[in-house]
Amino acid sequence: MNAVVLRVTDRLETLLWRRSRPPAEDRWSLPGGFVRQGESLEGAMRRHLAEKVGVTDVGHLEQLDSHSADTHPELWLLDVSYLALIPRGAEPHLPPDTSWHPVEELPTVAFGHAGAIERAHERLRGKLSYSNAAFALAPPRFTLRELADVYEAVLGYAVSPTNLGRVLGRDGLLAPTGGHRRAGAAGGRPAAEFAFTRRELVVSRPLAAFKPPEN
Amino acid sequence: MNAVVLRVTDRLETLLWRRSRPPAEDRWSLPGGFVRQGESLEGAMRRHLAEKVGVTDVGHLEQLDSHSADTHPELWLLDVSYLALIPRGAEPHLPPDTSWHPVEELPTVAFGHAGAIERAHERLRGKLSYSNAAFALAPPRFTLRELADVYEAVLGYAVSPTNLGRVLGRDGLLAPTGGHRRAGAAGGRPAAEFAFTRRELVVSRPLAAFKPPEN
DNA sequence: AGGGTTTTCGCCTGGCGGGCATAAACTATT
DNA sequence: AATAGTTTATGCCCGCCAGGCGAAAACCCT
Repeated sequence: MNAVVLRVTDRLETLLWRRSRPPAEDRWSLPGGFVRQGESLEGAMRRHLAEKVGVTDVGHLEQLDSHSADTHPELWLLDVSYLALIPRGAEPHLPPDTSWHPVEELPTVAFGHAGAIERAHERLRGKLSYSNAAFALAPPRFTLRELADVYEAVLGYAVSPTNLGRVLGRDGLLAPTGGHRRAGAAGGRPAAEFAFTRRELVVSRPLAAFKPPEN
Repeated sequence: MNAVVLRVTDRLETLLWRRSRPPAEDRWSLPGGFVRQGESLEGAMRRHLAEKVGVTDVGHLEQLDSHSADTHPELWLLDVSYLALIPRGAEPHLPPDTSWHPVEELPTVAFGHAGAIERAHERLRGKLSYSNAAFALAPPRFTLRELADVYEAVLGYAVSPTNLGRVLGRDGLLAPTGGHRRAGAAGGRPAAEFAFTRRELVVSRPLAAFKPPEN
């Protein structure tokens, strides 16, 4: 099993480690490991993230897909991929062979894991559009501009903070905390602070074609 | 591995078989089996559907999730669940121990498979709202009324054929064939015949919050 | 020919996404 | 203290779309 671990700083980044053992020695790959007998899949994934790359603050963890893999030369086994979202501000102290890489300029990764990263990015883009998935990438409290920056890093195009706040606010997913930020060095009106109301995934528009009856 | 096989007649139905061997002998469960060494997961799923329950005309096949399972008393293994959609009109000839059951009145199923059926139904409901997933449940050609019946069977509430045709038509997912149906025994205006333009899954509204720039 | 039935077309309305201009609030400079 | 520059917030407006409703169209049966 392995995980596409994503976080947002200035760019969208994913966690890679350099393998120290065969197969694919000295090459980059997704962090992961094996499942122990009797262990649940999600439990095993959290164990690997904590033990091997020091990641304990996981905002959201979700299974991507499973497929038969031939990553090990003499072994046939099943490979389960996960998507893990790390909130901004959580700075895990990584082991020396592990580092963040912007998803737009990835090094060559082993085992065809580049495809898994691509699919994870695609899935995240979709989820941002119809859910509150950003709660797992944003810090606990933030301004609308900071939240829009998170969206822009994932989606790849400009997002209006005004509209973002209105849409998420109308769906009841976002609420002001009442606090304000001090203005930056360049001045400007202080920004209001916001926070997500729920920290689980909520699909905001289950209906696109037709609404269920009102009662 | 196992599959939640869904089709629509008057109701939404799923395929169950009565197990002839331990474990859970003589109880209902989802059809499935084991994966062979070197086999792809999707290939194995199609093989089981064809060989064991005679289902070859699969409109859409999609992985639901994997989890560690203790279905077999002395064995620890991984269980992969699939969702399979069968188009209306395809009438597979089932083996004697296999039959369709309306999802609203299921018998007791073994291995906790009732939860998998529930999750599959939920997922299908969502997909109908923001994709052309109905192409895998509807017959090749149909009237708007017949298509609305498919939606109603899955969603559980009334759907307007007029609005359905307008929405899917605007997204370019639906097109009239030019043909017409003869009126029913009770008379009425003959209905125009429609067909889906694409037979792969297309997500019709990737953006709910903000649209990408126009160029 | 006429009544009953089903589909189709057209109109209308409320709501929402999204752009834009203006106001508000702050910093730095003179 | 006044002004310029910068950033955020608010309000207004427009266009599009989902969805409801009524009227017309097209067919069956008596």
